[in-house]
Amino acid sequence: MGEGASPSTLKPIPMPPPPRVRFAPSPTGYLHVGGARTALFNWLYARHSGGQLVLRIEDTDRERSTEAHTRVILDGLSWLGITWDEGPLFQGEYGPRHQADAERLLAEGKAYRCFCTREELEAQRASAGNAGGSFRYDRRCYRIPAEEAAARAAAGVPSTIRFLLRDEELAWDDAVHGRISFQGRDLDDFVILRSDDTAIYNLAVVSDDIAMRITHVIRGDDHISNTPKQIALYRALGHQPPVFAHVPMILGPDGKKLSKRHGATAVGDYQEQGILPTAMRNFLALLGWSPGGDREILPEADMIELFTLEGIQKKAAVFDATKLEWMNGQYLSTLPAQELVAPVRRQLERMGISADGDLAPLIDAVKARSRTILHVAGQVAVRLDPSRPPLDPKGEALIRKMGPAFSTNLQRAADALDGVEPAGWTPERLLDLLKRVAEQHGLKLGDAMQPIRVALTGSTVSEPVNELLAVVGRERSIRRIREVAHRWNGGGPPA
RNA sequence: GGCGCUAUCGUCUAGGGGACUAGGACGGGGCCCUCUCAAGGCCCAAACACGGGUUCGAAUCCCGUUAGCGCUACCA
Repeated sequence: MGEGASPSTLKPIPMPPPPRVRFAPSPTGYLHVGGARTALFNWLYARHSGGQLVLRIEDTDRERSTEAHTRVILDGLSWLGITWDEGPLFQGEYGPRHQADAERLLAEGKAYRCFCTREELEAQRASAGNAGGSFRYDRRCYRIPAEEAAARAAAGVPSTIRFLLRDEELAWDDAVHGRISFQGRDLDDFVILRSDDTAIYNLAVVSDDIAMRITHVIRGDDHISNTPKQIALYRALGHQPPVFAHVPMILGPDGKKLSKRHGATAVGDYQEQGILPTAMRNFLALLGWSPGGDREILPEADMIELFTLEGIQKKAAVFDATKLEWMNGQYLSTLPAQELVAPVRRQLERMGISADGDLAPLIDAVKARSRTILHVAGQVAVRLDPSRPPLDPKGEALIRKMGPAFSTNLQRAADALDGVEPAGWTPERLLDLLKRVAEQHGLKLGDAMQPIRVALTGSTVSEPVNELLAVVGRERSIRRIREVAHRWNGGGPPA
């Protein structure tokens, strides 16, 4: 600090309190990628700004909420590496506060009792709503004198509490959309407390966000139309609304909201499919958010450092599973094989294969050519037991194309391989040997190599053949090569 | 129907009045490398929804149209 400013003359810079954000899923289903991304954005914002993330389970829909779903959601978040600073808190435990807030609004004349039954409401809707659905509650119960309403309630007549919505501008500066404005007259007096004294979503959320001192509400776009109601509630309750940031939806390939009929939509599905959590997180982060440049692969630290709410896209994004797989492949190829051993072993076990040896060299041999852990495990399984793979169409084509040479060349290779000492079974020595075999018999290198590849993998695609041999091992390789040579002796086309 | 949101290659996006002959990535096509494939490198095709303004100048600002989506419950 220069320019003669002495510390004593400096006004203390008011430090804004660290942000508090929350992720508030309702445990009525699995953790969907949309929810996961909302959670991710909240997490990134909290980490970026030195704030805190509160996890709140909105389980007030008793009918549909289950503990199993809560478990799945928590597991999904953990899998993605999303950690929270408080919670999980359960909204269902705050019923008394919700009710107290509703009654306070009632006492202050900012809400009123409504004795209309569901059936009556239905009838009103049917007659007023000219088939369209432009129904707005006509406030008939607001006209009931307070004493009478209280008496009826005391007598046990069921009633809800409705919020008295004033006709005023309900607007806010959305962190992603800019200014959004609604008019009170376009909304109606919504119910805040059910006849069983439990809160309706909008009240519960506002009541909880106030109590938990949430400063930034980062949530899905589909909540934009709830926001004016919530702002009205904040005002009525005497609190400053938080900053709202509405993130766009995630669509399926057909441009419709992503749903089960698009296939995998739960993060658990991708876990199943062998996607790495880091890749999933990276992909999700870039779906609807951009750091501003050309970056694609973003390590966690960079993601956190670069994240801003302003960088969030306004437009909905289509979930592109192909790009996810590409990204997974990127992570796969840079990840040390050692870190893949556990997930690959798990997958092998699911396939009914018990592998006791060191899997790392096998994983190293195949991971560059794989896009998911499932692919890796499949290829490892083939190398563990070369008699396993069925012939693929390309392998079959090669056999047909080479005719009798296929078997002959295999035989020659096997004979030469037989002479290799176990200690000499290394990629380098094997390459030398194969080259010599080809030379001796006047073969192109490929004509010596490809049959081996097909014999050991059933396919024309693999790591370099010498490495393949090394990884499969001496005994297994030779036995399999002889088997296959014998099988195709005579060179007939595959049946 | 009402209210609201959105609109750049097929997809994810960069872009915030001149740097745009609109950049990158996935996917597609081609070439190189090579025993095959993948990776990698190089190259190609591919977009500012439409119409009006504002401005010397608009992908960028304003208005309208169209289209898509969201909400419109005693669900969340």
